[in-house]
Order: sequence, then C-alpha cells, then structure tokens
Amino acid sequence: MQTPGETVRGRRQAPIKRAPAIQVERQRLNKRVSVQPTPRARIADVAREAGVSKAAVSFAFNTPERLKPETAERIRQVAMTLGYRPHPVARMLTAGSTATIGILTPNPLAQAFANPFFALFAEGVATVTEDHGFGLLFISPLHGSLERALARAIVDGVIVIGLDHHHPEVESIRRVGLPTVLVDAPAWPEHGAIGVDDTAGALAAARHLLQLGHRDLLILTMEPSEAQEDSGSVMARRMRGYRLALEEYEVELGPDNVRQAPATFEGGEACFLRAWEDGLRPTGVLSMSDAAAAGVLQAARHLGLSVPDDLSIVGFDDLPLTRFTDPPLTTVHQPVRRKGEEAARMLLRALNPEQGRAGEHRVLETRLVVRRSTAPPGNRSQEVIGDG
Amino acid sequence: MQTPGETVRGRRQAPIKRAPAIQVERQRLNKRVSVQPTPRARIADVAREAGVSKAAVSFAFNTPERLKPETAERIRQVAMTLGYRPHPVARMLTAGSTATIGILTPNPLAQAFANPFFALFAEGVATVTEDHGFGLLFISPLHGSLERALARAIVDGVIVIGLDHHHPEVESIRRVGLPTVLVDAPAWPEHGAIGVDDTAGALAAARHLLQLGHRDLLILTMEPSEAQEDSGSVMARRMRGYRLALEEYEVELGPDNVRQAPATFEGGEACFLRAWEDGLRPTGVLSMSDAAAAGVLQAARHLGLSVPDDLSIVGFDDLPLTRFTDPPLTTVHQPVRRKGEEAARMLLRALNPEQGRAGEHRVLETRLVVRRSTAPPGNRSQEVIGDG
DNA sequence: TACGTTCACTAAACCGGTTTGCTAAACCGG
DNA sequence: CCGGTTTAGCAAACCGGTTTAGTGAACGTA
Repeated sequence: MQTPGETVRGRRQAPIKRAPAIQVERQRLNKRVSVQPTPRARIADVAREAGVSKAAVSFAFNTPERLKPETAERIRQVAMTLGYRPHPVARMLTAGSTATIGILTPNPLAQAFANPFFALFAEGVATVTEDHGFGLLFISPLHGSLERALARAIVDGVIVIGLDHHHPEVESIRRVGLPTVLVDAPAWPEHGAIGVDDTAGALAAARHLLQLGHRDLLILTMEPSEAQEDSGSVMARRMRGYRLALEEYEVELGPDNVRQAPATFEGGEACFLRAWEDGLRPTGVLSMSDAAAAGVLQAARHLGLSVPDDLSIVGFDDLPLTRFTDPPLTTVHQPVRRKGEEAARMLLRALNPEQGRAGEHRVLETRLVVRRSTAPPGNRSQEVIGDG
Repeated sequence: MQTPGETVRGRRQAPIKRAPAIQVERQRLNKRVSVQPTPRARIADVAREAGVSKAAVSFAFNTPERLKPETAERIRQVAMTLGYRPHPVARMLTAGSTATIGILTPNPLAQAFANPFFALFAEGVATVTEDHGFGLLFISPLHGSLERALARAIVDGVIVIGLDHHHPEVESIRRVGLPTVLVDAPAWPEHGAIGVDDTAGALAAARHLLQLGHRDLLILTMEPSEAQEDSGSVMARRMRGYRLALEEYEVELGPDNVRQAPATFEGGEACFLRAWEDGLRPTGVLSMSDAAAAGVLQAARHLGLSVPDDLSIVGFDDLPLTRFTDPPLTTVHQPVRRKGEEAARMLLRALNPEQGRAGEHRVLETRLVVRRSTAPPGNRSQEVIGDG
C-alpha cells in the first residue's frame, strides 16, 4: 500500500511532488494522457529526451552559439514537442531581476479603476515600461494588508501612488528597500518623487469661482481624509490652495461646506445630493477630482439645477471625459499621463543605479482650463442661505 | 591582482556575484554603509546573525509553532533589524504557485487603457482576484511579441481578452499549457470562455435606428480588422447583427460606410470627421464601442450637427460615461464588470481543478438602452446623398 | 539504568533553471 | 607525431528560499 511514490503528504500546494517525472514518462508512452492539468515539462525532461545535459538545453535557448548549430536545433525541436517553456520563476531566481515593476495603491483595485484618473496614469506608466520590456503588476491591499501584498509582489521596483504619511505602510516599504518612486506624496529623501503643483492649481480654481462672484462654495475632497490640514497629502495641498483664495476674498467657509466623497461618479453624485438634503444651497462647487465633479453634474441635472446658471462646478485633473460632459467641465489641468511616464522613467533609472541619481524630485505644473461649467452666480437660489 | 573574489565577469545582470556576503559583513561592522543600492539580506544572513540554521529562520516565519516561542521571537527580531524579507521569487519557486494572475491583451497597454471599457473590465477582474489574495499582472506585447511577454510572465493563469483566431499567439498560449480563460473570443474546448451575445445586441441597435426611419448608416468597427466576416471575433459577431437588421429592412450599405476606428475618443472623432470629408452624410451611426461613439458625438458638435436631430448615434458597452455625455448616449448594454468578475472566477476555479470543471463556456446577455442620442432622422442633410 | 517520547533544532535535498570550470575530442601547424 | 588551441558539451555549484528526515538533549517511565 505504500508505494515509494506515495510520499505525497505536502499541503495542497504541491500535490504532485516527485510525480511529474512519472507523469511525463507516461505521457510520452501513450501519446497524450492529459486528463491531469498537464504537468509541465522541465529542463531535465528535455535534456533526457534529447540525450544531452541540462546545461546544453539552457545554452540552446540562451547562448546557442556555444552549441553546434544542429545540436541546438535538435534540442529546440525536442523542447517544442514537449511543450517546454523555461519556468520563468526559476529563471528569474538566477537572473536576479524580474523585469516587472509594480504600481502600488492603498485602495482596493476595484475602487482605483473606478476613477478614470487611475487608468490614465497607468496608461502613462505602461507606455514607458512596455517600451523597456517591463511588465506591470498592480499591487493593492490583500485582505486589507498592503504590507502582505508587497511582500508577495514580484517586482524590481514600485511606483507608489496616493500614499501619504498617515499610512503606516510607508515604513514597511522603506524597510524592504525596494527601489521606489512616490507619486503625489510628500517627498522622501532616498527615493524619487513626482507630483504636481496642487496648491497653485487649487488656488486658481477657487479664485476663478470667487472672481465670478461666487461666495457660497461647497468643497468636495477625496477619499482618505484623516488630518486634512497637514501638509503631506495631495488633499492637504489642494485644500490649502482653496483656503488661500478664500482668504484673499475674505470669504468664510461653513464647516459643513467641506465634504468628503470617493473620487468616482457615484461618489460625487451622492455627496452633492446629501449636501442638498442637508439644506446647503451653494452656487459653486470645487471638486478635487473630475470624476466626482461629473457626478455633481449628474446630481444637479437630477435636481433640476442648470449648470452653470444655477450652479458652477470646477473639477480637478482634466480627464478626457471633461470634454464630453454636459456642459464641458471647467477644471484644473494636470499632466496625468505624463506624470505616469515620468514616474516610470525615474524608476527605471533608479534600477540602473549607474546611469542616474536616485532621489530626484520633480513637480509638474497645473493650470486652470475654463470650459462651460462655470459662470457668474444666477439669482435663483441665492437668498436661500444668503449670509453675506 | 587576481583576488579569488575577482571572478566577477558575468553580464551586467549580476554585477555583484559573491559580493553580497561581503557587503553585508561590512554593513554589519560599521552600522550602515548603504552607498550601494542596499544589498538585500538573505536568509543565511539572518540565520548567521541569530545563531541558528536557515531552516529555523524559515520556521520562524512560516510555522513558528515548531520553534520555542522565544527563539522565534528572537529570529524575527534579528530579521527585522536586518530589513530581511523572504525573497518572493525564491519562495514561489518551492511553493509552486505565484498567487498572481495575468490579463493578456494583444494591444499595447497604453492603447488598452485608453478605452474605459478595459478599465471597467479590469475592475471586475480585480474585485475577484483581490478577494482571493491574487495579484494582477498586465501582459501586453513586449517589443511587438506577445509570445515573449507571455514567456516572461509570472502567473498561475491568464485571462485573455480581445484575441481572435487570427492572432498566431493563440497557438503559443495553448502550447505553454497555462490555465486560461478566454474573453470575447471564439470558444476553445479545453479552456473556459466567456462572452456576451454580441449579435443580438448589435441587431437590436441597428433595428432601433432602422425603426426610427434611418436608411443611411455609418458603421464604426474596432481596431483589429482582418477577416471581419469570419465568425470568430467580437467584431464579426456584431457585424452580423448589424447586417441581419439591414437585411430585414432591405437597406443596402455602401462599402465606404463601414469604417474602422480605434476604440478611443480620438479614434471615433477622427474617423467621423474623415468620413464627413469623404462626402458621407449618414443620419445614423452604429459604433461598436462607446468610446468611439463619444468621439463621434464630439465630432458632430464640431461640425455643427445637432444630436439627435441631425445625427443619431448608438454605441456599444454602456460604460458609465454614457450617462454624462451630451446628450446621454443610446447604447447596447453589456455587463462589462460582471464579465471581468466571471472570467476571474472561472480562472480561479480552473486553478483548483478538483473543485470545478474547466472548459466552461458562458454567454452573458446584452440589451439596448435608449437614451437621448437617437431620434427619427431630421430633414437637414437628408437630400445631400438621398439615393433611396 | 535503560528505553521510549517529545522537544527544539539542524543538515541536506529540493524547486527549475543559469553559469562556471573543466575535459575530451577535433583541429592545426610545423 | 607532438604540443597548443578550439570546439562542444558536461558536471557541479549556485540563486534563496522550503521541507523532510534525522539528531541530540531533556523528560518521563518502569
């Protein structure tokens, strides 16, 4: 009852331990069994089959010039019929590099992808990495733990987006010592970083509305809200821009007038509707994301408000979709795709230490793009809360 | 001159071969040198430092109950101070699984991400994979070769999207024997597959326009165009739906009236403008993607055409953005996100062969969603080409 | 005191490749 | 026919972990 092959007692992970050899043996005998999930051919199988050493097989693929042409050809032939492909993991172990870089986000991926901003950023990153032959792995918290996800991640380096000081994960990232580029995050001496001038952009956005005559504003911030006023996060920097403008115009902001909404269509829509129910009647909305701004547009339509006559809206990001909304959205432009490209380039540079300094720190520009979602305040819902 | 350690002659890949040990040694002596890119601590370093065997270190992390609690603690302590994290690649090599699944697309990633459809699909996939603790790797052609990209890819299985019979890569995917789920592709006996009823959706879309009275239609197909009429690809199936409706209404389609455009905003916009320049004056547009349809909307605005009075447009996909366009887009709904979820679930099932059959084949439903981009044809640009 | 267990840990094999050092045979000129 | 150089290919070490089989000490028991 206890065949020598019966040593299989490992956990479910590797139910066939020594078995593959036998499998392949059998498979070779009667053409193709393949009821099982096809035990992969290993280099040793190819070697045996071709009557050469493992080294020769390796050479055949990597440095064929070390072999007699016909030998190399024969080996490749055998490999093909066995359906052999070098096990990428094993290969990487000796190569020392994974040819993959990671994009790390503190939010669940489902949420990240719901904001077109993320896809656009990824597009930028992908352009560069693809060009250099790198794969792209998305790293997000697994079962709530970013740390665990990071430990599993098979990458040569990571691009971290949306992580501020308050995430305890920064420390663990730092500890593993993976080459890193931080995007939209507080600078970090030993790593590269890239961001945009959030404060200036927000300042311009707020000034625009104030200049038009708006005095009752609603501000929509983004998801992770803790410690808004601290200088670390994107949100904090944008908030500062808004506040600066408000101070210039000596406009007070009610505590209820700063609200947090996920940077998604639904998030913005729901948030504005709730504000409306709470009795707020702003004439202008400053949203930290275009996605949420588009949602507000939707909510306004739903409430029978005309944009921009009854309500002005300014977004942030200048995503492609802003040109399609009804009306086209006034927003703060930031070079999202380029941010992705630059981040990727910085990281690739950090991977080849000799060719460039790590620890670079770049800030790209923002600028206000005025479209048709903003206008001087109308006189419809003006007096409802007029406290000025 | 030739120290024994001077064997370093390998390619740039591993410039420090035997060096790390020395490095770490030095680092241990004078606190922290770290001018170099921080040579990672290996399990042997931790073992030496803690005065135990490699096995013990491994146990400390994976099966601490096999160690005396204080030993485990001490080891973990040492590991922490050395900044040790188990090399994920090495770990995977023995584990036999990578805890990562791949999404494979035949287009460059930059292009894929430019179509919101892709992000939405990825969102669906991510929801499921994340839940099961799997990472997500995007695989796209590296330097033009999908095959090479696939060979490098460190995944337990792949979800293939947008690959039809005409891509020679299918054969190579098949050969490596990776668990696979095909999305929107012709079924394939040994693998799972999932798609939607494209033909029915397209049929409904075309019927809708024809029923409204449109007789002069422009059809926008998607990127890879070869062999459109063959039944394999999504495009072919949708085309069949369109043609079926046209036959029902006995409407002829000029050869110029089927045009190919990338499934992006810009693609649709440029394509319609070109058609217009070529003298085409359709009253209705059938687009195989919402992205291109939104582009057409843009182009129409640019040309001073009012939608739907002068031009009716029907998209495909029912992406979230269709609700924000001006006017909201009539389109064929397909459950994109759910398609991603189901594909992921099928693949995960295929990875645990015992718990479910592979080779499943599902077809989800489509349905027409009428919004405000379609109406009976006006009478403005009617007679320009009126040949009926 | 001898023996069987359990405990706590180690040595060595292994995962599947790549790379190094070496050798046997072929080649080559004198 | 001999010494030196190439050529073609092999054996073994290695990458950095995990896992198995095994060992010595401590403990309990008769």
